[in-house]
Amino acid sequence: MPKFLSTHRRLAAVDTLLPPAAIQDGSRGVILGESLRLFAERGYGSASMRDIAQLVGIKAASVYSHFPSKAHVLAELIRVGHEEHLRRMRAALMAAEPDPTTQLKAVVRAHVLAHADYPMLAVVANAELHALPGEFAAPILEIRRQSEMLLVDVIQRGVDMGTFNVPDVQLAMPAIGAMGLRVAHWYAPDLGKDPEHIADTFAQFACRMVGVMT
Amino acid sequence: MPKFLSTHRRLAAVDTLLPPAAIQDGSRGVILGESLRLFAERGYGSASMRDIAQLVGIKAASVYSHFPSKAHVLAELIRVGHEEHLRRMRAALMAAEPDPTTQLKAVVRAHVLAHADYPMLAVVANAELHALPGEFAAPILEIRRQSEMLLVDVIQRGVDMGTFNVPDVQLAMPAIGAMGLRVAHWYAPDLGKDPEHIADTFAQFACRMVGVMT
Amino acid sequence: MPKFLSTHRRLAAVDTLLPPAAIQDGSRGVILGESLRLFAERGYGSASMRDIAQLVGIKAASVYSHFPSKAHVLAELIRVGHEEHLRRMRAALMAAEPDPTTQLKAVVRAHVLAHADYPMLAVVANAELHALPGEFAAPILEIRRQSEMLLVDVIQRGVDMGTFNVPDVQLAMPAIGAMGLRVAHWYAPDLGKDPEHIADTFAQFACRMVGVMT
Amino acid sequence: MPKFLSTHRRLAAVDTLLPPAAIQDGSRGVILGESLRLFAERGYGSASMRDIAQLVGIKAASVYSHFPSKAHVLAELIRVGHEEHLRRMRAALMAAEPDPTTQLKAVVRAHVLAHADYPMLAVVANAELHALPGEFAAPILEIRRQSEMLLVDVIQRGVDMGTFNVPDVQLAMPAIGAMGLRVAHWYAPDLGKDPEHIADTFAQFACRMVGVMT
DNA sequence: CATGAATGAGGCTTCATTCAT
DNA sequence: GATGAATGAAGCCTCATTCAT
Repeated sequence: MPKFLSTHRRLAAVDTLLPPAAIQDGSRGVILGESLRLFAERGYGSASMRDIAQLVGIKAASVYSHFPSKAHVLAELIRVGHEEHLRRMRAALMAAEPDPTTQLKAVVRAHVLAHADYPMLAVVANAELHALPGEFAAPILEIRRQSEMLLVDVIQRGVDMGTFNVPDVQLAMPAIGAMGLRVAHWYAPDLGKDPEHIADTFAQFACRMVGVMT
Repeated sequence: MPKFLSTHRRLAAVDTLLPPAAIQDGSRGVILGESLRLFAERGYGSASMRDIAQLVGIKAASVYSHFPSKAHVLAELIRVGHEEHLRRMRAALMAAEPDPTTQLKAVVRAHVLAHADYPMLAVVANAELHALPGEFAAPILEIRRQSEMLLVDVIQRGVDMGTFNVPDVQLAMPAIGAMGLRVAHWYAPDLGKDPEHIADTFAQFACRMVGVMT
Repeated sequence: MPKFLSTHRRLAAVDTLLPPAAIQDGSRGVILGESLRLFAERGYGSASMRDIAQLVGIKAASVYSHFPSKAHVLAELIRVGHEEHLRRMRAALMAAEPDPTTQLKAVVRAHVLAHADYPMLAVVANAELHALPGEFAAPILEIRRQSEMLLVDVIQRGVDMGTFNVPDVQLAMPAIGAMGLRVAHWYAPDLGKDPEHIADTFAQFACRMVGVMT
Repeated sequence: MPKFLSTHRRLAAVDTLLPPAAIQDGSRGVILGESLRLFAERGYGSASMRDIAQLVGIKAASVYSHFPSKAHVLAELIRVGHEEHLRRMRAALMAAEPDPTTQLKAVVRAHVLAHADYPMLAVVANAELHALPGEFAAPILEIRRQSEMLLVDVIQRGVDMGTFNVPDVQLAMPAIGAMGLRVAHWYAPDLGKDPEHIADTFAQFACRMVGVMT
């Protein structure tokens, strides 16, 4: 019987994994990876530059040869996380047949898979956004808005076309979105649940929520 | 058009609200209230004793007349949050007609309402649990396990009785639970959405997820 | 085989014992006793008013009903210690036959017994004198000078009378005095050495040091 | 007329002096030296990191570039003190003719000279040992035991060979040891007593104590 | 007498960051 | 690139003490 929430840990995953496009050479890449792990497990504010440097195998001062500040490391991770998420959502939508149900399934699958494939990145992007200094936030919030709008539009179109039947359209997005968000906290490879299976199941849940029984 | 996720803030609520049973007299009560606000907005690690004391109107050292440590403040808040949540879940279940659908609705409604009524408490209880020093965690995790089990049992019973039809029973709990968890982050009184309405809608979503169309 | 020095503890004794004349009724007496224990074991600076109060069974604020400050507690203990020491030295001298050897034996015996009978008091009086705020020091240093003079005079008289033969008269006092001082650190009832025996032995050592073989 | 005990100060010496082998370059060395002075004069608990840093000419935080904690500074000083003491005792014994009297003289001279040459180090090593956190104590107590055994063995051998005549062999060590220990408190260059002279005199006292008149 | 609450000062330590090497 | 040393700010917490109750 799998454990989903009842842990003292913030997330179940243990592997630092960054999207291929975000993997970088040399110390810079290692700094990103180890910062990701620490920010995800302890939170940005509780991970020190010395902690990061130690995991990388260098001294704290040396981190500044690669990033101008700790906030820049967080900003890059959050940006990467949001970009990967939006990229997958967009790609999924573009590849889907144009009927609302197929589109919703595609988008929810992408949403869930992004959180299962990169749980640490997702946790940091979501749970540490508030720690990001204001000047870094604007471009990220813009990406976030686009991802939301994408899901909102799919739902709205389904409703408008009469395919979907939703009691409160505005509440469907946060409900469907939330399901995927939490996946990042409890997903782990040893859970015995394939990401594809989770994605399919959650896509089915989403369809049912909008009135499409399958 | 309401905003659900796209903010730099960690939660939309601005009022510190504690369950009536948890409200305390004097400075101790004020400390709890202001700590709750700070922990929810900034995170436990980024709220200092000085910050808390200043909001209370005393000096940092005086906080120690009421709590032995900062961790004790967090522990009490998280405990109160979990207890209130479990109490409501239990009460809802006990008051519900014994058919699985009614029970599921009752439990999901209680889950959502707990998060809408005490958003700060819910955010702290969920998002700051990992910051709680290990020695405080055990009793809280036990409460958490009971809340989960409660939802799991309702779902399982519905499936066993043939009332529910769920593609993967184990995935239903985290999916339904997640919907409610996120409510604490985006709910605000000025959202134009009544908590009762949200609770009803999410209860309906949950019913649909387990195959009960309404 | 007894242990004399090789401990992490500052003194071997565990019983707080004050001279009968210094024992006081009520909380004031208990405060003196428990402060003595703490000052002896940890040092004045590392024993807090809260520590003292807790051992007494009251709150820190209540200690101020009995002593105007922590320094006053220390001052009283050090005064009592010095007075008892001087009193015993004087009494021993006055009761002794007037020949230098008997006098030296009597004085050294008194010196040693004072340290074995009240080890905690002796440790505090000696090792915490430096912690006493300046305004308290003068009367105590005066007592101390009298005790020293007493021993110095006995030695000098023995030398003048030709009874003693000392290589350096000025060095005899610190050497003989030191033997007794350290007794407070290593003496314990379970050591298997009777205070009287220690006193006699050290008196013999002192006699030998001044050239009187016995 | 020299003053031996009657002071408010804890020791008469004013020069911080470390054994040549323990002198270190740069700030680390200055920290050790100034800490030694403060610990000796005020005690470990009453010397703050700010006090130390100020004497060194840096800020308190900078001390942590050289020592991981205040306790580490104390531990190093106490270790150095004990090692230097044992080294001198051993060297003296190894260089002495093998008759017990010569050996006793050599060992007592080394004991006294160590305390006169490094009075601050000796005071800290002896009077602040109890302030050393437990995890640092073991190796130091081991050194201490070896020094004691060294003196004990010399005395016992003299007794066994019939050279010494001691009323209570077990009490001879603490008595002789104490004489030297206190030297660290009252010795000062301006005392008008040469360390060599003190050492010789105390060696003679020790010989007399074990029954060897000279 | 005793206490709970408060306080200003200060304790040790960690932090992100800088800069000369 | 990397580092050792330094720093100002701030972290949590303890302290002796005061005072109204």
